[in-house]
Amino acid sequence: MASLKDIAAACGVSVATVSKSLGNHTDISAATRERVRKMAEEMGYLPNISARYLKTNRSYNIGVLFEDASGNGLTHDFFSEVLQSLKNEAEMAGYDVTFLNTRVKSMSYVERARYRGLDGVAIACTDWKDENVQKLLESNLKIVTIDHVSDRHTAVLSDNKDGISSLIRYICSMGHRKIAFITGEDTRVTGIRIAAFREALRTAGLQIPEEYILHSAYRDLEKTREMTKQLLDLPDPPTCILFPDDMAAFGGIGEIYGRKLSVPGHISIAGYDGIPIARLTRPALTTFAQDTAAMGRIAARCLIRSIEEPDSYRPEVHLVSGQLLEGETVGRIRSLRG
Amino acid sequence: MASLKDIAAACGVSVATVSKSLGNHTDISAATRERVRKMAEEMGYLPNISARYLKTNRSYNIGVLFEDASGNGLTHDFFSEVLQSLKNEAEMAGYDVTFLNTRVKSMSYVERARYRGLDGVAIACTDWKDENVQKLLESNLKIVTIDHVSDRHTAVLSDNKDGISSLIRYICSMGHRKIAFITGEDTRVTGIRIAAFREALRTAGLQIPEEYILHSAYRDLEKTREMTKQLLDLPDPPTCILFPDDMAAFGGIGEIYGRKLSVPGHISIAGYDGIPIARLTRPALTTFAQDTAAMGRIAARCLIRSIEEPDSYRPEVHLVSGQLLEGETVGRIRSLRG
DNA sequence: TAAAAATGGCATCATTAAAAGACATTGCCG
DNA sequence: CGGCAATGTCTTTTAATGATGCCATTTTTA
Repeated sequence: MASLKDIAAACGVSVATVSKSLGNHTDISAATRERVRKMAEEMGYLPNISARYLKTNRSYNIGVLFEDASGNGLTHDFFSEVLQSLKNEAEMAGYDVTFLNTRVKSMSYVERARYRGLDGVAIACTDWKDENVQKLLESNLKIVTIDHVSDRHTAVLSDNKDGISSLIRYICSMGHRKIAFITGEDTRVTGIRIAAFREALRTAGLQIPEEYILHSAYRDLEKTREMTKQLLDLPDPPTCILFPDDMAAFGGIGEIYGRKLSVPGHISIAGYDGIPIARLTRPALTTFAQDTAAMGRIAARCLIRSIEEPDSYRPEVHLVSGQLLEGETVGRIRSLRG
Repeated sequence: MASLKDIAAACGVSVATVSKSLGNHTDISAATRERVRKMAEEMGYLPNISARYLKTNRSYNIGVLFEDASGNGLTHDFFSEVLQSLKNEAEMAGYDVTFLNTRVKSMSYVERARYRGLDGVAIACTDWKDENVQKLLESNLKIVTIDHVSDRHTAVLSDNKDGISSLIRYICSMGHRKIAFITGEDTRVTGIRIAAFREALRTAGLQIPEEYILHSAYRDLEKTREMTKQLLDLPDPPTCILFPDDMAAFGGIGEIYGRKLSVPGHISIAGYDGIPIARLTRPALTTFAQDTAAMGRIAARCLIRSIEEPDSYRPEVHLVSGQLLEGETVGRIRSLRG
């Protein structure tokens, strides 16, 4: 409620002096500065960010686009952890976090971000092929992308190559030779994972038939269940299935249990992400945990740095390493050929 | 980028005329209004909310406090669904949603909300006894609380009494006579649930020993596991356990499986909330689903109504009804006494 | 007395609300 | 029927919101 004007009046100085006293300007005497600060404190002064924005064009507000194709995003175990971490980091730096409005159809994302005066936007978990998102990426807003690489912006993503190869190495070490991979929808990250899958198998000296690589979608239980069905119906089915993510794995598990098969007795499975719940269900899911806390933290820091040091900042690609979570869903099998 | 001033210059009219043309003022000729609107469209005009806020004290921005004691909130299956729905509803009404900053320790929640110029705040999933939260509730900000009743504000909560009694009725119908309840931490909602539990049992003509009611905390797997242990160690253990929520139930399940007991073979369990994952694990959890979509929607609508119609608006308590989800974790047992 | 330090005045950011002004149309009376 | 006031429609002027930063001014110090 109290404004600079009120404090100025109360202290008998000018508004400019108050502004400078509260900011860290050097051209104010220590005595005056202290007097003003004390009075501001006393009167419960809070800066008016809108007024400040008008002059400085800085809102100290960053936007987040967290919405997948199905209109969720928040209910997405993996990304919500990233968002939580991003939010904490941004807030500690004095920024507030606002959802980029996805429901006002008369404005594009770019327009909405400008309208709200966002200092920057973090994008994750969205339909990257959407024209609206594309235009956002092409705009000159400060942007950081999570789990997606674009040319002009800083990208934060987990080390998918290492993740997939760690899983494959582990699965092979358990004696599996027939490993299938149900992938997510066609994205750059998916491409990296498939390439890593092929390479890891090659390294292990395994030949995998093309029928062992099937395309589903992330977090799509139904579609993943369908693909699992296809795999199990093969004349020579795999002994282990890699799923797009932990959530989708539950779809596959449904199909497996539906056939009265057991995990890992009849078939082994592995997920990807390391969502907490997958550690709590029995058998505990074997998966590769992404370091969501680090991803959110790095994304926030980079975005803020690009906002506060626009001249010196250069976009980077951050590969965040994760960790294999050895659960109980990959069983040891005797190799047929020793 | 383009401001009213630019449009005014381009159209050869005054700034005020442009402002009124774009707003729905009646005292502008249709011709002028159209000309101005076309030009605004052409120039890609976007209102500057900060400037608007300065004049009108309306930010079209609402805050959300979604943070539990452990610093999470977003990763909370139940509340993240509520938030998702609240966000959708608010955004459709033209509002943006901003997290109430919980990390800048030099400002209280009230101060931060004022600083950010929030039109209102929705509170859920927080430590209601926290002094900071208390002050927020006592402030004259527009507030709606979710899953918590306070005197001066609109509250949106699920019909806990109906939820618990539905569960008990169902569990009794499956033949159970010895039903235990591990509760969440001591809150008004917990109180309602405990009362409902006692009443439902009384109605069913059952006497339950006090040792069957234990206090844990919501979403606390460890503590809930500990309580489950206590129940199983009783000389006369229950045949069915009601958990504080679905998440906590997994803690209990861990203890049960740890003893090589089966669900529902040896012991039956039920959760509360109806989080999606609980339907995907096997055996599927029997639980009571809260209508999170409705809760978020109602909360957003009420908050916005209280903002837009401050004079006619009166606080209300909304009881949102839920639905029993018959899973597989409550088994049928033969009653000992027929 | 000049230089240095401290403070104040004022324009500015984009918007809106209230009030005033410009202009045309209508009604009424002589 | 002409002229003047009244009414109504449309538009502009002015002021105000709160903070900042440049530049000018005043005060202090060397």
